[in-house]
Amino acid sequence: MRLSDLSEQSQVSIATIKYYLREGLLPPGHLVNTTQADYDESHLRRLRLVRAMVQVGRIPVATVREVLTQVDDESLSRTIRLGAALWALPRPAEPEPEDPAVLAARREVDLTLARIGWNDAAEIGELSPIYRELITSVATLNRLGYPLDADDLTPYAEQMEQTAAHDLDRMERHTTPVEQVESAIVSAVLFEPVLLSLRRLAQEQEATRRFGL
Amino acid sequence: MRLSDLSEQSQVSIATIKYYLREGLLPPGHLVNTTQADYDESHLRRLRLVRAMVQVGRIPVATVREVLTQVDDESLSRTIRLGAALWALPRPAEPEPEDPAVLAARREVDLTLARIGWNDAAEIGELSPIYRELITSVATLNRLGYPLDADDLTPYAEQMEQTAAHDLDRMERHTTPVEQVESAIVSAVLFEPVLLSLRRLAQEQEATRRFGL
DNA sequence: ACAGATGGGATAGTGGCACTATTCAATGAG
DNA sequence: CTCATTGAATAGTGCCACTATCCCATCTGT
Repeated sequence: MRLSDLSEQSQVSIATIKYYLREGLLPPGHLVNTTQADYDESHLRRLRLVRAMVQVGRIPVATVREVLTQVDDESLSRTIRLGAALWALPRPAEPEPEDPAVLAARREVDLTLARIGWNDAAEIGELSPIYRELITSVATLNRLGYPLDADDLTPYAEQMEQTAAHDLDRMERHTTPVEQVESAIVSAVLFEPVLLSLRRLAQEQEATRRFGL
Repeated sequence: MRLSDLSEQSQVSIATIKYYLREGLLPPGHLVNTTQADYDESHLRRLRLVRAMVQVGRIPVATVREVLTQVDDESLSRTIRLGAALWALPRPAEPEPEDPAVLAARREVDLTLARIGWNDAAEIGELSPIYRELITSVATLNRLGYPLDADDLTPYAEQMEQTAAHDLDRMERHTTPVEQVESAIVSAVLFEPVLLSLRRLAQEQEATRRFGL
C-alpha cells in the first residue's frame, strides 16, 4: 500500500499523513526504494488511532507521540504500558498546595477514596497525574461555589467503579498486548464522549421527568 | 467594585476582562460616569463561570456567548432554558447519514434507548445535538474497530441514568432559576473532568487488581 | 489645581497549534 | 519518454484566545 492508497483508505490527506510521519506519530513505511514506501494494515490502524486521539480526544500531537512511545515499548509489562499510556494522557494542571480550595478538595477526595477502599490509589496518589487532575477539578468547583464533599463524591466513585469493571471486561476481549493497550486508550479517550453524551441524554430525560416541559 | 478590583479578585487580567466585555460574555458594569464603571458580585460570579467554561470545559468563546444568552433569557421556562443551554454546548459534528458506520451506530443507540425506556429521547432524537453527538462517537468507535452494540451500551446508559439522578438532586439544592441553570452548566461541563478522573482512577485500580503489577 | 492612575473604545499584534502548500530531486508506471 | 508520485525540507495559513498599545475623558490624592 502506497502513501496515496493509505490516504484514500483513511480519508486523511497526504499532506497530513506526511506531517504525522514527520512528527513520529506514524512509523515510516517499508522503503521499496529511495522514492517509494510500502504501508500495511498496521499503519492504517495506527493512523486511525492517531486521528481519533487528535480529533475526537483533542489530544495535542506532542502528547499523542508520548503515548504511542509507551504503547510501542515492548520492554514494558502490560500493566506498566497500560498505566504509562494513561498517565501520559491527562492535561497537566498542577494544584497549588497552599490554596485552601485545593486543601479542601484533597481532604474530601482522600476521604472518598479511603471510604470505597482505594487506599492504594491514595497512597501512590501523589504520583498519579489522574489523582492530581481530580484534586484540581474538585478545587475549581469549590472556587466556583459548587463544593463537593465526600458524600457527594462517593456515589459517583462507586458508579465509576462499575463502569471501570465494564471497561476492563471489554479490554480483556482483545488478545494481543498491543491491541489491549490500544483498547485501553480507546476506552479512556474515545469512549468518554459516548459516556458523557449518555449522561447528558439522561439529564435531559430526568429533567423533563421531574419538571415537565 | 471597579475593573481593577474585579481583575484582582478573579485573578483574571484586565485585558482579558475587557476582551470578555467586548465579546459579550460579561455584561457591562454600571457606568458611574464616562470613564468609570461599577461591578458587583454577579459580575464576579459570571466571570468565574466564563473562565471555567473556557478553561476547564474548553468551550469556544463564541459558544459560551450562546449558552449565556440562553441562561439570561428570562422569558424562557426553566426546563427550556436548561435544555437550551445544554443544547448549545456540544461541539457540532454532523454524522453522515449514508455512512454504514453511522447507520450501525444509530441502530444500536436507538435499540439501547428503547430498551431502557428513553423513547422520548429517540423520538426527538433527531433534534438533539447530544443524540447526534452520541451517534457520531459510536460511529467513530465502529470505524476504529471497536464496535459498540446495544448490549455494550445498555449498562453504561443505566449507570448514567443513576448519575443523572444524582446530578439533578444536586441541582435542586439551588433555589433561584439562574442558579439552577448555572448549576446545570457546571454539572454538565465542569463536573465532567471529575467523573472522568474517577473513572480512570477506577480503571487503574481495577487493572492492578486483575493483572497485578 | 494638577500629576498620575483609571476607564472604555478601537485596533493591531502575539503565540500556539494543527495542518497545508510549495519546491526539489529521484524514481516508477503506462 | 513523459508525467505522476514520493520523501525531505521549509515556509505559509487559519483559527483562536488572548495581549498590547493608543487615545482621551475623567477621577483621585495631595
